[in-house]
Amino acid sequence: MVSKPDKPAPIGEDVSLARAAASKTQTRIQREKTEAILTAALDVFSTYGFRGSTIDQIAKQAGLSKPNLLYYFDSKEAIHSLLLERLLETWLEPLKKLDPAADDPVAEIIAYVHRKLEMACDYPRESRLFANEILQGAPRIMDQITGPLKDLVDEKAAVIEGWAEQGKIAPVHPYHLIFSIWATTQHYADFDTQVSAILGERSETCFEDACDHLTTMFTKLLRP
Amino acid sequence: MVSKPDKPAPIGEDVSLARAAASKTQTRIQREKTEAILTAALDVFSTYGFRGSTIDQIAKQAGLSKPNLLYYFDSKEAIHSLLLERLLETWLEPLKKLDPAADDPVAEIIAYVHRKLEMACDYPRESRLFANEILQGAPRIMDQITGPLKDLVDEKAAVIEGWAEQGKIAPVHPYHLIFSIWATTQHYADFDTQVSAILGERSETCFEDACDHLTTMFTKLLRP
DNA sequence: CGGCTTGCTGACCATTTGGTAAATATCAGA
DNA sequence: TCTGATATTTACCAAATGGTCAGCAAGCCG
Repeated sequence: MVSKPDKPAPIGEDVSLARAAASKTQTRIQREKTEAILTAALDVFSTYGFRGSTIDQIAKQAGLSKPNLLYYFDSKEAIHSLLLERLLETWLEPLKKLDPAADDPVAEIIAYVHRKLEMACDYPRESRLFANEILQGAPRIMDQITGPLKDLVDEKAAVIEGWAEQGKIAPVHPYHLIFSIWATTQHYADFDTQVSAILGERSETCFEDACDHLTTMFTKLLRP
Repeated sequence: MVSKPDKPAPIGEDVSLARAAASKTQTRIQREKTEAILTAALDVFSTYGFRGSTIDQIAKQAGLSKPNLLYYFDSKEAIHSLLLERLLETWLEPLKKLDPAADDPVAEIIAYVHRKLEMACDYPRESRLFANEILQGAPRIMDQITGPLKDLVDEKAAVIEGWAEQGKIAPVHPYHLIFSIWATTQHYADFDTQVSAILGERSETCFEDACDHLTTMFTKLLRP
């Protein structure tokens, strides 16, 4: 019943959750259910994308009825938005940790690669959710891309360029280095289906092999 | 009117096109329209994935009415299937060309990288169509993955391993090398939205820069 | 216990979606 | 120009989908 009365000034921007964050004091049930919904939604959205996913699907997976789910979130889009919002925080973290003052820049970048690969393998659904959104032209997070993400990349690219100029790492195109790191690591999450199918039994050592391979590759690329 | 009478033995496998390839002799209009539909469908499917795309959307983009579109194809799935079928042929070609008898294996692999990158940049929609399908768990092309694709990769991985053993290239994990090549090249098609947003004006030299970067990276990785 | 808030359900609704049928328009060749 | 095949449209349908609403059930707290 709070849905409509709660939006007296629908300027259009605040299309977020209903009860979930509306009140500061969440009940136990609210916490449990919203979390269950978000988990289920992550599963579904990351597989089928926004348009290909249905509320029924999410509700079913969360063990709720559709109206019950819509009691916690105002709309399908609200769930998706919250998911993306949360995602971007954790998404930027590995790159944020890249220390401009590191003693050994090569090791520092390799450490970043490892963080990224670990994230891709530990949170493949998050990676796929992001991939799906970008594939569709990033309609719902374009401002996050051109804003915080771009700023962070610009900053770190400058750091990398600085290292290259000082001769601490081999000369590289910093942006394309970052793209290569993203591409190679996220590949193991986004294209897991393909990777597993091709590796067959070799899949068991996939993570270790990938880690070795990427370490070698980027070390050779960056060593001055 | 050929839709139902044409399927007296619906064993379930031959869910393909209606008129398009039913008769060997296609009329001019059939050729034009089916092509228009496939082009439109590629646009739509590559952006929204199978489930997120609608027939109306495709029909509209192709400049046809929905029933008219369904006169040429039996179903949404038929269009998608045909697109994937066509895709896989061209998709495997660059790797097929990798010559086991090449004089300079490093140059041969770099040439493969170039072919792949060029394909990603020339046919981004095809790359995204494929990405979407894999993201969704490859429900419609799993047998193509575990069949022809895996076979080809196995074959070429053996070639690469042979080169490594002969000391013609540095020791690498052949499968992960291939994954890295796929990931880095296709990234420019699949994540174009992100790449463009981050590069900003630098996007103009993106292809050349990417080409340089990947050439350097894989050369350093592979040189014995 | 009693009452108020919170949580949940079944029935419902408008729109969209994949697909069909019959009637009509267009075309290409004799 | 006539005719049969090809092409296209209008009208339709059943199912799915996003979302609402009134009312009922639980939880909680004095």
